[in-house]
This record gives sequence, C-alpha cells and structure tokens, in this order.
Amino acid sequence: MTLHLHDSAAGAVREFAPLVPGQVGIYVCGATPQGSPHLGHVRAQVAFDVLRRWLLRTGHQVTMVRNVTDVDDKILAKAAEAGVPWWAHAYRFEREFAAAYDALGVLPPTVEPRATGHVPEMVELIARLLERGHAYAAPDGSGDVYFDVRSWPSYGELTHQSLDDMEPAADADPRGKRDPRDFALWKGAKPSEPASASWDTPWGRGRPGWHLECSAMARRYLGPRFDVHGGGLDLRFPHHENEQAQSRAAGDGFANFWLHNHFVTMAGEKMSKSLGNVLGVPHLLREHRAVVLRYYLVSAHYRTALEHSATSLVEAEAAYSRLEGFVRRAAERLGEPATGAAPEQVPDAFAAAMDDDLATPAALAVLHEAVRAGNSALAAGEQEALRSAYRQVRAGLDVLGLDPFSEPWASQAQGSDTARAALDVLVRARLQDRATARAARDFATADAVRDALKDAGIVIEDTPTGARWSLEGEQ
RNA sequence: GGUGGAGUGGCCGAGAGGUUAGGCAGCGGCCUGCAAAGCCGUCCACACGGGUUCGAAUCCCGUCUCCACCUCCA
Repeated sequence: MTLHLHDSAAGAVREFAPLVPGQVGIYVCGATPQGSPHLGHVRAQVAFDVLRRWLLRTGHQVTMVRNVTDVDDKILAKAAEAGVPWWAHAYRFEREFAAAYDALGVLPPTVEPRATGHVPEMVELIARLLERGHAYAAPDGSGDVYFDVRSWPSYGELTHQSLDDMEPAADADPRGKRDPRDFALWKGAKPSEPASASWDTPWGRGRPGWHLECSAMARRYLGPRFDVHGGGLDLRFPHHENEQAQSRAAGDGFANFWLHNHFVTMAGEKMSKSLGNVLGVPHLLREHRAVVLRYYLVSAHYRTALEHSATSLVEAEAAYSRLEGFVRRAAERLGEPATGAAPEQVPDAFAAAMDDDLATPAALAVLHEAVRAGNSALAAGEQEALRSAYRQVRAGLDVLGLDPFSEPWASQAQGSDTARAALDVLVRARLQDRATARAARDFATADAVRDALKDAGIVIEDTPTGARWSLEGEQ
C-alpha cells in the first residue's frame, strides 16, 4: 500500500503522489502570535509533523514551510491594549509558539517566513489579480484592495459551498465592497493604526489582508503548485478557501492536497479563547512531560476531535510509560545505548496504518502489541524476540516523534551525564546494601533502603538480572 | 438557511457486514519475601426505532442529541 491522505477539497481519501517524485512540499498555517499557544495549536503542528516524519521515513525529501502571520487586526488590537508596539507583541508570542513546538518535538520547519517580510511578494500577487480582473481597489479612497468573488466562478469549491447559500458576511465595515463576501487582499492604512504597521504599495500605504500572506509565501518557497497545504479545520473557510481562490485566480495551481486537523475539545466543545476553555501549553508543561503531551495528541486520529478531560494526561502518562519502560528495560538487557538513531524498519501493520491517512491510533496499537510480545520475551529471556520487538517499537515510536532515545527526549531524560553518573554510584551502593540484606532475609533493612530511595524520587524495580533504578516519572 | 462531522464498554479511542482494536481504570490469577514492573484472564460496548441479511456497531429508512464552519480561530 502507498500513502493515502484525506483531501478536504475532494472530500475523500486519495492516493498521495508527490508532484515531483521523491520530493514533497508542505505548507502549514502557523501561528498568528497574538497570545500564548494552547493545546489545540500544538495539535495541528504535531499532526503535520507526523506526516512529515512518515514522508521522511518512506524516502521523501520534504520542504516544510510554516508561516508566522505577524501582523493582523488582533495583534494590533492586543498590542494596543497591552501598550506595547505591535511588533514586540507579535515577536514575544512568536517565541512562545516556537518554544511550545520545540518542546513537543516538532521538527523545525525548513523555513518559517513572516508575513511582514513578504510584502513585495504580496504586491506582486495583487498586481496579477488586478491584471486578470479578479481584484479591484475600493472606490472609496480607503486604500483597500478586494478580491472579487463574483469574478471567480469556482469560489467555494474547497468547502463545497455556493456563494448564494452563504450567509452574507456581517462585515461591520464594507468600505466599498462590490459584494459583501469580497475579502480584503490589502487593507488601507487607517489613521488610528500605528504607522509602523503599514507599507507602501501602488495602491497606497496599508497592510496585508489576512489570507494574502499564505498565498504569497507558499508561492515564494514552494512554487505555484505544491503538494500539501495543512491547517486546522476552522481555517477551511474563509482562510483556505480565500487562499485558494486568490492563488488560482492569479494563475497558480496551488495545493494538490488539503489536510485539516480536528480540534481538541473539552466537554465536546472546541477549545477557544471565547469559550474560556483553553489549556495553555506552558501551563500544561509544568504538570506533564512534553513527550506525554505529544503521546496524547497522537493517540487520536488527526481528523477526529480529541476530547480532553482531567484524567486524559494522567492516562497518557501511564500509556506512554508502558512503551517507554519497555524500551528502556529492553535496551538494558540487550546492552543497547540509551541514545542514537532509531531503527528504521517499522512493522508492516504499523506502515499500513500510517499509509491509511496517518492512522496513528492503529499504529500505536501495533506498538503496544509489540511491547506485550517484547515484555514476554524479556521475561522468558528470549534475546532474538526481544531484539525484534525492541527494534520495531523504537522504529515506530520514532515515526511518531516519541522514541525515548531520540531527541529531544533522550537528553531530557538523562539530565546531566555527570550528575547522573554520580547518582548511579551512590544508588548502586545502596542497592548493594539492600541485596546483602535480602540475601540475609533481613527484609526490614532491605525495605528501608527501598523506601528511603523512593522518598528521594528514585524507583527500584527488581528484575531477573538484579535491581534497576530510575527517577520517578521517567521509567 | 447552507456546508461538513459526530454519538462505541467506567474513561480515552480505533474499526466500518462475520474474526481480540489498543490504552487507562477496575476485578481475579501468576510471578515476587513484600513491592514495582510484567504476564494471563475478566469486564466485552456500539444514541433510539424500524428494515435488509444466514449474520449489522458497520448497509437502508426514520427519529433524537451534539459539534464545527459560514465573523477572529489550530
């Protein structure tokens, strides 16, 4: 089987084939840094990171473009509220988003372009649209330039809507639109807005409309036609619909596949600021390991809503610890180092699941089954079966970005090597005392050692090959 | 009004005509000096009402409920 992906435009799962064999261009909508990232934001990036990792593992070269929309209405509004320059506000949160993505093990994009750095590309795109008769400068002198939806018969094709059935946009300020559904390509500067938030164009000073930057930047880095455009389900309309309309109307083929991830929900409802049910990533990372957050996000299919409750992450911790614990115990038994590149050969069933529109829940089920077999092999002392399970599990986890021996998790788990080594000497001495006591059937002393270590956050497990220790919450 | 999606065991979450999804929690057992970890077993559900079928969570009809987008949104 080859990779099949659900294409929102087609409304169906299609066989995926790169436009250029072996090379895949992906554009993912990144942050509009107006505030802190929440779990939903990172869900999207983790989902497309898994796609990227699977493509890499199956021999593709991937160009991953993730934009930062660093100027928009909300950024200007929030910055004004906070009394800081809009660019300082945007950059502050851009860094928070980057930190959240890094923490969750999302591979850095190939390039991360900012809207503000691509005004010339936008101007060029607007010029093409004007030339082709799909855009017009507002006649009211506002400096706005609009996309003319009536001039583009396929408008609505991405979301399968017809213009006439859409609710007329309750736009507070139509500012000279021909049709209420026309959207701004360029927004003329307003006196109330900072001068630093506008750029010169042939149509006057102003700033980008919301959708324009993605079309301009996708073309700049991926060309007029590219493989995959991804983003959250809520971006389908109007954002993605408008991107596609303006790019195609300008003569670009644009995205071959549209992928949309579903939301993280709480009590069935989308996590969103307006509902006040957001879980901030920085906050969550104080309570849970990042790798557990990632496991949790990968445990549901990217196209279904992921319900979050108070126990979700506790359960994810238990589930991930089972996988991680096996990998560590197996490595110890096999004499494998706790670092280094993961094996590449994933189980066939795992590959089949991934090829089936990135069916991560099924893929994880394969790994859990391999862990069970591996644990049995561990107990039975079957080296070859153990080695096989170990390799399968690590290879699979690596595709999901969850291999405990790969970065960023490997170095996090180990802490400082020198401190760890020192601790190891001390703990081993205590374990030796315990072993002596146990041999003498002095269980009171033996248990006292274990309890003392436990109080210090060091967990002792007896195995057929002797006691092993680990730090709490790390397996 | 338009478009799309969902209701699965205590919880999360797959599946999409017959075969164990998987995980978490619970319970019983094995292992262990006791633990921990692990293994085995158990619980074994598909919103509701009809229908098709030898057989339906999966197909059809109807009903109810919920969610998302159409305004900013991952």
